[in-house]
Amino acid sequence: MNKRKACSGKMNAEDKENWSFEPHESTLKTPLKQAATSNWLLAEKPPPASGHLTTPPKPNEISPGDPWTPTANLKMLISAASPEIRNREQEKRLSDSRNEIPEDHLSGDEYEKSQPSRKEKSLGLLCHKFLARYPSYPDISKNNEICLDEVAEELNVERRRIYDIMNVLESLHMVSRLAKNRYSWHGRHNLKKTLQILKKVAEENNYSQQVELIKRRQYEEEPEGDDQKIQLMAKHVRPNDHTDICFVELPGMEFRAVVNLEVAAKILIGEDHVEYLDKSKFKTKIRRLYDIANVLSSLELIRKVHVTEEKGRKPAFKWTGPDVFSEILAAQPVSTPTATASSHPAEGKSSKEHCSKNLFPTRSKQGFIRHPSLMKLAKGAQSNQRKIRSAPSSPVKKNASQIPPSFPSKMAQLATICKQQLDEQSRDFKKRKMKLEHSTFPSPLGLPPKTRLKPKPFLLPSQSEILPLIHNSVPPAMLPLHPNVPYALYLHPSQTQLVTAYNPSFTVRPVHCANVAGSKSTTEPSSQVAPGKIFIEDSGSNGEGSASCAKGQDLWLAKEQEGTKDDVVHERHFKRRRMEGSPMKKCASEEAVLHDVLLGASVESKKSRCPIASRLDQETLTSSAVKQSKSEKTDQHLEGQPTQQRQGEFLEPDSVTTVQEMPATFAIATHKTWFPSGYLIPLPHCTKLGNETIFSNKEKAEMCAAEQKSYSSPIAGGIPVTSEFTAVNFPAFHIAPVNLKLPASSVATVPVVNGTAVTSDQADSIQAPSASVMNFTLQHLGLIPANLQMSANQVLRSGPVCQGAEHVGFKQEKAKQNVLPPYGDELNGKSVSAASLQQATVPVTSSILDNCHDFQASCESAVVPEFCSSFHESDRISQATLAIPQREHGVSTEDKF
DNA sequence: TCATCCCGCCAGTGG
DNA sequence: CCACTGGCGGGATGA
Repeated sequence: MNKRKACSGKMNAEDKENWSFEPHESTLKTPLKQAATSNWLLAEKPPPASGHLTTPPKPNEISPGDPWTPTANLKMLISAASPEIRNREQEKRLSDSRNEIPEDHLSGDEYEKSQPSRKEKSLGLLCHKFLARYPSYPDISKNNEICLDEVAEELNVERRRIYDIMNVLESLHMVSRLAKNRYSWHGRHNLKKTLQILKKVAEENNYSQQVELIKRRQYEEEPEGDDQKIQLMAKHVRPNDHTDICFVELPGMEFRAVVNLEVAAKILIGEDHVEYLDKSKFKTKIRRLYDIANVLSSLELIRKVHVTEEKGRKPAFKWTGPDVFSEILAAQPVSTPTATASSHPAEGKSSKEHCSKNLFPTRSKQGFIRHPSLMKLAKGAQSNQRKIRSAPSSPVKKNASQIPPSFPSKMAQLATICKQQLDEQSRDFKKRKMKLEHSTFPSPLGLPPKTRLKPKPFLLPSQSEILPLIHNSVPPAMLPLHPNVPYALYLHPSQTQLVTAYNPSFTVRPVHCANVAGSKSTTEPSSQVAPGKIFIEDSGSNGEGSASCAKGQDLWLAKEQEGTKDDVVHERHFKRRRMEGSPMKKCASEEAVLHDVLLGASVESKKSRCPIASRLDQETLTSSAVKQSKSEKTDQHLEGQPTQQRQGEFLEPDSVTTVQEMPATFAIATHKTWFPSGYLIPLPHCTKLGNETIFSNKEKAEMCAAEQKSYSSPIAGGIPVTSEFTAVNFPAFHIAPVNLKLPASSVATVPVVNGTAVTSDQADSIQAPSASVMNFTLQHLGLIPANLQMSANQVLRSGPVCQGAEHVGFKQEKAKQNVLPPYGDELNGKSVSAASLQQATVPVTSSILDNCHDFQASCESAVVPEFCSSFHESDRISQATLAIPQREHGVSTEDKF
């Protein structure tokens, strides 16, 4: 059949089978399209009359010109599917015309030429043929059995190739294995749910973060100068098919739009070890990804695009499948393995389970082995999930309607507690506060003192207690964080001095707005919104790590003066930092920041065992936040509820800011306007995984030393982080590339337990309310679906539940209403269609069966997961294409199909 | 030259 | 035991 075969003379059973065109012994059992009587026309061949077995006609044997032959229909279908296939068909026709000559009469060369071209034998085309045989939505009551042998024979391919397709389809639950050599066809009945589940899995495994991380690293490794890099940052996909592809300019989305196979392979293998792996291994992985990608392309779940980069034109894939984001919220949480996307009776086991099984090397059978570094992430997620599952009475939140009624009361009680402390401590602060308010620092955003930062005295690290310091009228957004973990807080520049005044140990660093360039938002009413960010780090616990950050303030000041409007300044700032030879130079790179936006700090932070890394990530987050804030201004509310409006609902005249008073302190100073806030990031938490950093060895050593000093990383062999918070799968803490959207009046306080000394009671007292607040916060952060509630047990496995204040309930309600996550707002602001989001490209996976899940999941995760929450009407919205004017330069992308 | 991916070997699995 | 399954990598093909 092919050269190799012809030359080697090898011919195995399959070969013989393929060579044979003898009538099949059995009646064709393969279900053909049932939707309409004409469905079978789409199949490779019509259903044979019962009892009349016919030799499966070779495609070439059927006149290509007959519009009513199955082959012709298939060709029409395929041709309509894509230009490339059309081209293939054209080539095929040429081949067909050659094939009209009996092969027996062909010479050697002619025989060679008569053979179908490589393209004609591609897996993608084969998959098209295969899919054309079956209805997308078969009657599940019927016996939709697929016999691989028959299919292989009918399609004139080796059974091995059918396996390639079936494996992918099986992972999508489009088919299920009935028995050896037999599958059951389910069509797309379960596809959407499966995708949702896979998306969930992707989220759990932080694929999106990994993608971002790898991309970022790839980018950083490029030798281009700053200017070039900046230019590259503006690159984006511009598919030629503008009707269904929209580049989404969102924080972190710039480079997310297309994920190439290299990135996917690195994720699958584990980027850390890629360099150590045999290149052939990598190549193999890529090959598998091609296989999967071809099948998924045939399923129209992904689309191949080409992105022109500095290194040339690179292929990549973007998600073009159904929008599952709006429905992902209803998907079963991971903690419920019993949840299944399978609606088909044939699928007895949980899809989720199935996905998980294939995602994680738990099955006895040797499957695709996740790279150790990846396993860390995966196991971490698993562990968290396990804990959540194991939690007694872990309620499963499926939708907003199931929000535990106790939530408001919890919040209220917490708020009450906070209020009490606030009242007490505010007195002590009064003097200092007043002093600060009249300091050289201008009033934050020109707001009346009433609305300014209302800090509270920081407690010493030894003071292990909850410090829910919030204004009486404002529910706190509390994030349970590890006590021993240094936290990063992003504040408005005008608040930094205030903060540092409270605690000299805090390290304040400027965080430039990475996304300023190319994302000007001149119409922004609130230009004061985060022109720059100040990173406050508890140097007390990480003194070493702050050194490189000291330079920041002056820079920030400059930034503050120039505002966000000045891209040049931004770039200058960026360059300056780089030129300073800071150990953070890499992290500080503009692209790094951009890349981190959606990715969040998670992966990178995990890899980098130092606060600096986290800091950088936070910078990214801040950048994201800045961008986010900008987008908010132009929020066009896909949900019909303008962000501004929603925001306004949160605004309270007597907004007051509180300051977290903790060893690992952070607080969100607020002002009477919306601003990207609330990046409460437990730095050490990010260092649990990985050991690769972008820092020098010396820096690593220092950082590690600092880290161990402040806390112990389980991986480092130290005392495991005791906080139960870390047991919860909250990549949010790493990522948080979001605009917290806290009202100006809102305050983010973080209960911090003092290290291992925290007693269970203490923990409970902290965690219980925190769980509620965390839900709220996470929802705002877009890190969990707005309608998804994690119980205290789930989140914290704690007991006591706070009861109390009503305004918390209001907040929660708002949280529920504001299903639009930060990205959604960004989305709105950019008038981005859901479709474009969906089409943000995908990482591809390998190992056809197992890794198809990865692929799928990655595809899903390629888009900010929480985008989904923004598109309840995604199906409709996704069809709308809204042009995104910005970033039309730099990269040209063309669809392969 | 490189991206793409066909092809089939072969080891593991399971009836 | 043997067919099925699918991981894997050589190397052909096309741009």
